[in-house]
Amino acid sequence: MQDDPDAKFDLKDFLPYLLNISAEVTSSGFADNYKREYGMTRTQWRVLFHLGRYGEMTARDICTRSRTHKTKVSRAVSALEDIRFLKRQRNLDDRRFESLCLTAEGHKAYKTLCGKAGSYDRMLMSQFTPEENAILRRCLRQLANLP
Amino acid sequence: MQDDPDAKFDLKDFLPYLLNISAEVTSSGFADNYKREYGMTRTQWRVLFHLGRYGEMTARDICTRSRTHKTKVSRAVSALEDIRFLKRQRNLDDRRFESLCLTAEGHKAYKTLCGKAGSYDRMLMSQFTPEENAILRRCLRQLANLP
DNA sequence: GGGTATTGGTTGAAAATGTAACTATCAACG
DNA sequence: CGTTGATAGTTACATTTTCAACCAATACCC
Repeated sequence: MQDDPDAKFDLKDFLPYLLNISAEVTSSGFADNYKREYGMTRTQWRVLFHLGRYGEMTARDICTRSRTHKTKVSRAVSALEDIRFLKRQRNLDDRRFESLCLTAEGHKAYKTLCGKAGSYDRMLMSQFTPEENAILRRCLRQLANLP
Repeated sequence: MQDDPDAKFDLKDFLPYLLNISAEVTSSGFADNYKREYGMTRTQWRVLFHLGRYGEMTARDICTRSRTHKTKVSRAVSALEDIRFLKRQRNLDDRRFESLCLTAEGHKAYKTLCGKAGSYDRMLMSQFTPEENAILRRCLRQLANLP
């Protein structure tokens, strides 16, 4: 193992790489919470938390907002429906849409996980200064093209 | 869609979530480069660039350094071997190990991709100030437990 | 030396994801 | 109307990833 002397830039600082690894490390650290208790996948958790956070919305809204592919969302929605965490309802004006919303059961799970997510996030944040946290989040939001 | 008033913290700022999305967006933006031209997957590209960057190392070294699971690395190594981008050699002192190193072919691909990665990274960086970039990378490295 | 534990690496089956094609509904324009 | 084109969502199939069990080589320890 030696260094590559004529590297123009250092691949170990390659942003997509750093993002992937830190995403992987932090996400899997939290995943136990929803995996063990509810058997949910990451995508299912993502859908759950969007519905919990923003209330009734369509699958497409979730796709747009979370930059997740529609097939992933579609399957996650079915799975959450199977375990009765959400209900769908066809929009009668435009029958292509269906609004999704959490059941009482689903909302309860959301609330529980929300608490855990809060403390997990605070734990992660605690290693940085408020300025660093602000910059970090701002940069990430911009990289992801999020509002 | 409405806001959840009594949320203790806002899930749309949840760090693992932001990390995942920005990782996904930036990575898939770059993936075309190795996918279209070499048919490599993200894990294969990761292995290639570790070997290119650090020279000869074992699969386990790559696992540790890149926080990637050994089965993923194992399969990526086989795939790269199949297309003759790397060669393995059993360590004779401890025959469990095998050192991996790039072939000339593999190194050429590494060099090419390295150039593209460089400009892609500079493009990403260009939207932030040097201070922001420094903080961003430092935070990410720390979150990922990287040296 | 001989059993047991550990480590590097592989493999098979199950789960998740990506890709593309598909259905159904609506909009737009002649 | 009716054809064409978009849009919301699903499905089928291929590729990846995950998880657990596995092999082979070494370390540990009596």
